[in-house]
Amino acid sequence: MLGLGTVDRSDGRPPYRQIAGLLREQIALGRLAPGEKLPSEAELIAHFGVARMTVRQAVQELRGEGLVVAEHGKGVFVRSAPPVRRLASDRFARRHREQGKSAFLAEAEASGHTASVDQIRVTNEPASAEIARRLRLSDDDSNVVVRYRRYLADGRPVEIATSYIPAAIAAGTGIAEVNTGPGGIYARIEDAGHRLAHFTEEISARMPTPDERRALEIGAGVPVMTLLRTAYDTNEVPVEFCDTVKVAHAYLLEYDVLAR
Amino acid sequence: MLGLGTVDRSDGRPPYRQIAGLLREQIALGRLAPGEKLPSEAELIAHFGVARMTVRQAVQELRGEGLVVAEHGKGVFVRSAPPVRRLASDRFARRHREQGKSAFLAEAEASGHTASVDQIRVTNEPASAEIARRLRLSDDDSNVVVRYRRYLADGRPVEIATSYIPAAIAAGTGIAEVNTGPGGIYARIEDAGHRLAHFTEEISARMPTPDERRALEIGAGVPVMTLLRTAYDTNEVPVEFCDTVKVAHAYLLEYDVLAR
DNA sequence: AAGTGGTCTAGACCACGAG
DNA sequence: TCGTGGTCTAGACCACTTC
Repeated sequence: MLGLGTVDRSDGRPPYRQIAGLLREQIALGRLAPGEKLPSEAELIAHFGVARMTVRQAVQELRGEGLVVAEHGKGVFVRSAPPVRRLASDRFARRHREQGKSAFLAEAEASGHTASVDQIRVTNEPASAEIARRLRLSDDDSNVVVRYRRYLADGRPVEIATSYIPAAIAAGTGIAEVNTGPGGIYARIEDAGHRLAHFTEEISARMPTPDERRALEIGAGVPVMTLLRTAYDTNEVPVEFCDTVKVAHAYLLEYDVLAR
Repeated sequence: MLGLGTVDRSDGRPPYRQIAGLLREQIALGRLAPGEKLPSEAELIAHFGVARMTVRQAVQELRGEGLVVAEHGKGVFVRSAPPVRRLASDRFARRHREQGKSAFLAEAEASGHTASVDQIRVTNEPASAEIARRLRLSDDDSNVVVRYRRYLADGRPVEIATSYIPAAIAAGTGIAEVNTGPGGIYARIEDAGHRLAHFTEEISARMPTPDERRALEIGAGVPVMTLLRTAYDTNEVPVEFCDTVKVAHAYLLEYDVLAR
């Protein structure tokens, strides 16, 4: 009926691992296609003759691997892999801004995916010690415009980002508006007279926090990459600090380094 | 006694999340130091007055985040972070080689850690399709020298790396020897008349394979970063391809990008 | 033997989504 | 309302580690 096997009590592996393995196999073979719904817990309990916690533990393992996503009240569904986004090191090249595109949209267009941004939140607040350090803000003027947003590729969350711009630079530029206008915040920063010279980027990876898991709609076992970027103008003044968290398997970051 | 708080049944968050949050807080504050043992399940049950599955679910969340490691029969321990290694984008600068140091040792010295290399294995074999593509090898001369090694910082494995050098370039240079001599393989490649011009690096992150877990001595919930590097000489000829797998939390990669 | 985490059972009530 | 997954309880037996 379900086409799944059965648990073998004499097998060395515990039943929940066997069940997880059987489901994983169905997914790998494509018999459970991306987007398709797994058998419900009740069906799995009946099919395998085990307790509810046992099938839940099996499904938990697949969720941890990011293979499936549970939707409360609806069911558990096979995850479709998001398209891999290649981020070239020239993605902030001025020519993209001059065409009125933000870096994210320019990159998405180049790779043939649909891109969108949502959950934009903009606030104006005092900088934390870390942010003040990154932006070299003095104590008497440490206000920053904070821009949070979430990026989606083909409708799936792939990145959350928080930008911090010194309030003095953002003043009267539209940076504090939800819609920053053509070219994005970097275009507005240049409008304000700060010509961008270079960026430093710090990359690492880790497991997501529960909040990040929710925002990125990933399981507990799916790692994220963190990319911290600081933008400098031609006077070596930091004009923006951006903290991004990306779904690791959705990104390939490319850099070119001179041997000098 | 335990210094932990209590669960608030009227709080919106479920008890297991509250317990996870309290433990996470203790770890963040350093009151539960790296390597230290968490209260046992029995203690947590008594302290919070909940069922065993509830405390297990809390601990499960911390395990998923890689904050703690469970050891069967012993307890659950706060994971001790290995020293973070900052890799600056100038780490292959010629000046390091001219001082007779390999990139890894130069970087380790700069950050004040002890560094070592082991498990060096060198072979000479036909390139796979992927390697041949990366090194632009023709079918009639696709032999490569393959150098595998493992890097340790302060005695802990942090990276495994496999380099592929076209056999034609490696011939008679010492690249095929276990000990490549001062400056490492890049110095030998330059000795062979290929002056290095630049490198491209592709970075992503994922969960480790079982083999990688063994080599890096990490648990199943610890992510790795992958860095694929191709070295080019001044004629834009690829002279080396290097596939590295790093313990994610042990590395911070730094790049500088021009706004151009 | 005692303490630890790993797995399992058989129930219960709740929150969410769709009809 | 009904089916779904989310959380919780109160037990049980097992495997591993330490003494």
